[in-house]
Amino acid sequence: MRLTTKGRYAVTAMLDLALHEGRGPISLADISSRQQISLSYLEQLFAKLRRNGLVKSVRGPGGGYQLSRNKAEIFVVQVIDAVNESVDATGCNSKGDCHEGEACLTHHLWCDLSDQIHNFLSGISLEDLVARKDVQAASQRLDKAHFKSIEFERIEATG
Amino acid sequence: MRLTTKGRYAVTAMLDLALHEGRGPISLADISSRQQISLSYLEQLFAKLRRNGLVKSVRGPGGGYQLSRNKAEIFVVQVIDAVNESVDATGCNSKGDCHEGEACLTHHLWCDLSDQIHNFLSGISLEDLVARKDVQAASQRLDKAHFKSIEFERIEATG
DNA sequence: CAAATAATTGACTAAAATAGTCGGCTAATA
DNA sequence: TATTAGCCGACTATTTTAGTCAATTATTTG
Repeated sequence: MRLTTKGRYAVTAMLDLALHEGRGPISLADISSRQQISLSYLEQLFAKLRRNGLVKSVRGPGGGYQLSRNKAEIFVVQVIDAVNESVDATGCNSKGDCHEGEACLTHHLWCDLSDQIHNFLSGISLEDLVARKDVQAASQRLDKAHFKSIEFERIEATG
Repeated sequence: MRLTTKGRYAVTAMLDLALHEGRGPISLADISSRQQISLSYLEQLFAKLRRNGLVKSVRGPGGGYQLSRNKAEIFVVQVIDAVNESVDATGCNSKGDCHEGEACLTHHLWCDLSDQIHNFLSGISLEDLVARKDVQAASQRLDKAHFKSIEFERIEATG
């Protein structure tokens, strides 16, 4: 099992979509500037999220991504799975053939740990995250910074 | 955070020590043949386990490794930590400076997950593992196979 | 229609970590 | 003194991470 920036970026980006829902599609450029994630890397991640049916895309100007279903029905564990970061802590994908076709000494321990992590992350939806005080506070900070940078660009362009 | 064969090997090897306690030091060659872990790789792992005070070594013929304290006082989380596999799921080592010096959108989520995993793994001692039915069953299988391979070697050598 | 926007695709890359190997050395013991 | 077994450092192949870059396709707005 592993949890690196890949999975964290994916969850962060999905949460960004959930927070800005209802205002039409959100472009990756917006997410990139708000969450400080490389645009090209986001493209890679969203290809997987789309293939896994978690988001839908709209092309062309004003386009972007939207959640494919209600934010109460999208769980953190699904987002992490979608970008290939398995939550499985065993070395045999829970098959139990880790030691010459049979379970190794510690197989069940890793199964228990996997269950633990899976249960935790599958109990948290994007809606739950949106409702959290710490998320709302962080979101406000990020939106403010994002707005400033857009203003700056506008002024630069206008002269 | 990551949990790969490194951490799994370390816990498996420590559990092997716990299971064969009381019969003097256990050599890495024994653990290697029982648990099917490369001897050279075990040497690397035990260097770290020793530096972290989890095992003590005895050199020379009949030497090997022993647990440095009672198996009820050694917890899975300590073994994993010792071989540098952190159980921390955040990207900032729980410092909260993940986004321009402040907490990122998902910081608290990863903190909660870290706590979850840490609490689980710090609640399981080597003694707990030794007492498990599934561990005892697997251990018997491994010891039997190990004994066979030793017998085979003896017969080969004797002619 | 043209130009701009934004997703889509695929190939490539640097850096780090994993999962080892190999050889030589040191300490203890039978 | 020969053997055993831990100790140490250097080396390596493979995989993954965390991207970059260029080209293409679809959509929409002026």
